[in-house]
Amino acid sequence: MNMNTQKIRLLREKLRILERESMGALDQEGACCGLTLSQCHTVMEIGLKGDMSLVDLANSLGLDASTLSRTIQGLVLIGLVVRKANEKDRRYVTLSLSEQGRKVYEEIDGVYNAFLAGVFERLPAAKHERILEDIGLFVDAVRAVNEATGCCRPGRKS
Amino acid sequence: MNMNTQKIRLLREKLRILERESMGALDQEGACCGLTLSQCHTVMEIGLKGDMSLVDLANSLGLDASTLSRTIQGLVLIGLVVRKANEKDRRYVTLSLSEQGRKVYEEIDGVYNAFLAGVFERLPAAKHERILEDIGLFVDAVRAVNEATGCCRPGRKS
DNA sequence: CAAAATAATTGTAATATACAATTATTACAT
DNA sequence: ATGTAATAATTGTATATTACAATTATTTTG
Repeated sequence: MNMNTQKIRLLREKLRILERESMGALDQEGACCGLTLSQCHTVMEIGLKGDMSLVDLANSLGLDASTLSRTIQGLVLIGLVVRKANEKDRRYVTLSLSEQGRKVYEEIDGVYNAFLAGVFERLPAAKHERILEDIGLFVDAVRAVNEATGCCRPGRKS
Repeated sequence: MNMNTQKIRLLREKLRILERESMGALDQEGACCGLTLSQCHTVMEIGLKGDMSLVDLANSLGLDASTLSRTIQGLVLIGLVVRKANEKDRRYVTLSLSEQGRKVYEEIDGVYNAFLAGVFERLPAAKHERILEDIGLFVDAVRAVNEATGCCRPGRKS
């Protein structure tokens, strides 16, 4: 193990930038065409993972069910999400994107993809594969550590 | 440019995991010994960047000055931050960590470093350098794209 | 079939946030 | 030099996001 503290500190600075100054910016900004960030995350999660019950979606997003229930209420009101009772087990609701909801999902999806395509245009083509691979390795390891240490959620958010 | 949409989608999934399931977890959890996440971010930012005025810190954190003013008030109350008037220009206050604030900063700093050291223990030593380099390249490119497209902030947060 | 478990919602409270208005101070233009 | 504009900080106000607790409806289980 020769990962010294200096290198880890540099990495932390990079991750901090990624989180706060950069990817965050995309969230705040254009990507979320008229939706709040919570609504946006919710729509994207349903679009990505497919139809789900409220508890499952809440787990997937790391939110309390009550919090998500209200977010969903808003999305149903503006016509992006459809909430229908599950006939097999009437305790559950099944959440899905409306036609309009899917359009929004695809639009935001497109913005993100275009953003990342732009990022890779700034990187030498010869390194694309390697960068993708290394980010993948890193994220998998981060996740593994988190799972090993038994993290977490929920608990009040900022 | 041969970054196809499929690969970008995979990368987005990795970044999503990094943001929501993993690094976020560290924020929520142990790292922030009794502080709220806002307070924690504030302390870490002062610790990292050094003493600053309120506006500068607000910019650095991407927050409105009024929001930060209240966060600082809380941190002053619990004795982690010192707020003193700048004698050169009395409009400014100079924010710094108290002795106890610095201890908290160092403790959290240590938790983060230990976490990342743990992550790298799960990665083959031969790849450490490469992974560090590639994450650095990627983050720099993300930042460059963001700066080129004139992002952003503030605007309501989630 | 009664009791326990589970899903969803609603009641309530706390926190984080931004925008607007205000106050204090400094810089600047005439 | 003095009045006006700009800037930093704070306070007033409103909204959003969140979690926990209580409640209701439904299903599972002993």
